[in-house]
Amino acid sequence: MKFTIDKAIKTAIQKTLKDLGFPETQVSLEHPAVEVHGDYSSNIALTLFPSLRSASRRSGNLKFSSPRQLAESIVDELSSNKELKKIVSKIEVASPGFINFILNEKLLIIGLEEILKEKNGYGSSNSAKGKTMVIDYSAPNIAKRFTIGHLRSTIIGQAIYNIYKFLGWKCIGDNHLGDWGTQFGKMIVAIRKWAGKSVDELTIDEMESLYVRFHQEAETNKELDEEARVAFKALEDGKKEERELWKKLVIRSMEEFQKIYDLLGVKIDEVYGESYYESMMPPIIDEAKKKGVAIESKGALIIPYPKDALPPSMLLKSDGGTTYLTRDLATIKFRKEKWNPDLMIYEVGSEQTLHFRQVFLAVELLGWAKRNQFFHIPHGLIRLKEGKISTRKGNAVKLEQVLTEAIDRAKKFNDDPEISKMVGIGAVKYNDLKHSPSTGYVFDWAEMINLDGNSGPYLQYTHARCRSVLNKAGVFPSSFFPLPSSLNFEELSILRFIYRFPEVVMEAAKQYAPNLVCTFLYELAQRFNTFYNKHRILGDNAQRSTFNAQLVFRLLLTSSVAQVLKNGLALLGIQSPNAM
RNA sequence: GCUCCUGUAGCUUAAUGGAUAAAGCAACGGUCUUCGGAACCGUUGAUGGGGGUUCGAUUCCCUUCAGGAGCACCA
Repeated sequence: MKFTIDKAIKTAIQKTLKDLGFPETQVSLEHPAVEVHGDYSSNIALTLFPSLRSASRRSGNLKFSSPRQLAESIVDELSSNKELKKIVSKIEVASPGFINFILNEKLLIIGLEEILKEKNGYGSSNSAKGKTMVIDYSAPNIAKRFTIGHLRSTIIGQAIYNIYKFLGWKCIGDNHLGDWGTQFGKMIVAIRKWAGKSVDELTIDEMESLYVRFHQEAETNKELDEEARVAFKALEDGKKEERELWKKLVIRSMEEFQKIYDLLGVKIDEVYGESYYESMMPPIIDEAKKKGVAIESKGALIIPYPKDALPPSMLLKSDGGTTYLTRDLATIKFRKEKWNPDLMIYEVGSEQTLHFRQVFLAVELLGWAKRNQFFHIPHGLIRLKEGKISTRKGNAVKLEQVLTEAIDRAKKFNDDPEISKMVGIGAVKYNDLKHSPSTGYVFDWAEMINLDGNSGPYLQYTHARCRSVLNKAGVFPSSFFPLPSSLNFEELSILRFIYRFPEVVMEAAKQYAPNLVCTFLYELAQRFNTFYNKHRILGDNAQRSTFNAQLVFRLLLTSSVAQVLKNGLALLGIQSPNAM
């Protein structure tokens, strides 16, 4: 087991509590929000006090009159702990009863050594070795444009994938293409009626216009919906003409999606579309019937959920066609058989929350797996200032346009097309990832391609700045010692922060929240830039040829910052150019 | 009608029940003979309303108002 500071402090506290005669308790440690409260803080005295008070009321023997007093006696006991002395330089009690720990500066420097030793692996772990997860993300719909809505799923999904992989999981990314369903009946009808040319020549925009037109005309012409149902049934039944039309739609669409994936630098392991599960559905329907999970209702086959926990969902339509649910169940069965994952994650919009709750419950009713082996990351919608984005209304923002615009903007700073691409794409990705996935946000052109402030390019810039200074130094020291006799506030503020990176990565995985990584990196970069602005790293010309303690330390610090920024950005799927 | 989600500064967002609610944008003022100004420092400014639980609430509970999403033949 690897030594960690928080574990050592926790152990010391637990030992002390035991010595003081307390029963075994969970001790929580946190990093206080404000520096003056130390590097670690425990609220143990505050949480322990109420039960202590009520116990003493019964016995009439009040040992401590306040949480603060309790904290003080814990600290008295702690200060004689030899192990703790090595780690902590100061322990303080703060009102109303927090115990604050200030770490030994020497220990903080060990943190840098670790970063420089582990390099690109710093922050990674193999604690999840042997575990497998499947993540379902991106999932654009065939014959529809790839919108900023799919961008969220793609980018967040990829970040989650990267983070889990970094923590030792075996990860399988699956792009669950929307390439099946009644909508293709609609497309087939629309193409036959209005396309006026071969499917091979249609652009996605044109496909989408046909889809929009279908919905407009169907409002007055009710027969269209019926025609579409028939066409999809024909497709499901394997009629040759419909099949060929559909196949071409898929191929054309994928060609266009590939351009976006190339721009984003995203490559998803597997692309089993919904259509892939077509033949696997009948046995599942049988199984659901046999197990009494599904029942017939109004000509359709539905799954009622026990005790009205959730509204019923439909397995088969009254015309015998399958639904989204049928396909999702087939997909789960397939994934279980193929990879037997410990965890299946869905990075899909929050409007499908109910659907996934139904799916996960259905899986449990069928006895395939436990609900807690599944997780839906429900990302919030990206809204427009004018309101909701809807393909049918045709007001969707073109993703390709967003990406090229962002790259163009980056070009103003740099002639190198490769670098402008890294920066522009980095800006768009970071802008999305910095928001917590669960809440939506308002799409704003200026914000999306912003290169200042809390942005991807700011982090890339800070990384490039570090690299530039290191280059200028020419040589790189191989050892830390002798250390400078004292460290200034800005140096310490980096040291007291940078070692938390691995914790942040773990927390981001646990909470499915890449934005935690963003926030951490941004704060690290800010701390570095503040330091950079106030102090010189490379001394003046005369000294540059000779190493001294301060120069050595600052070079190692700069190098560590660059490394952590790079590792963090890599998790977010953002590249870190050495110059920009 | 029922269910779920969201209301934080002028705007867009952060904050495992913790201490003085944190940033970016915008605005205004400052830093620049110095290692990369895509930078740094400063000023103004916020938890929709009302109750409750708690040593302590943006966070949990109740209520109310406002917005969004979902609720069987779409996915």
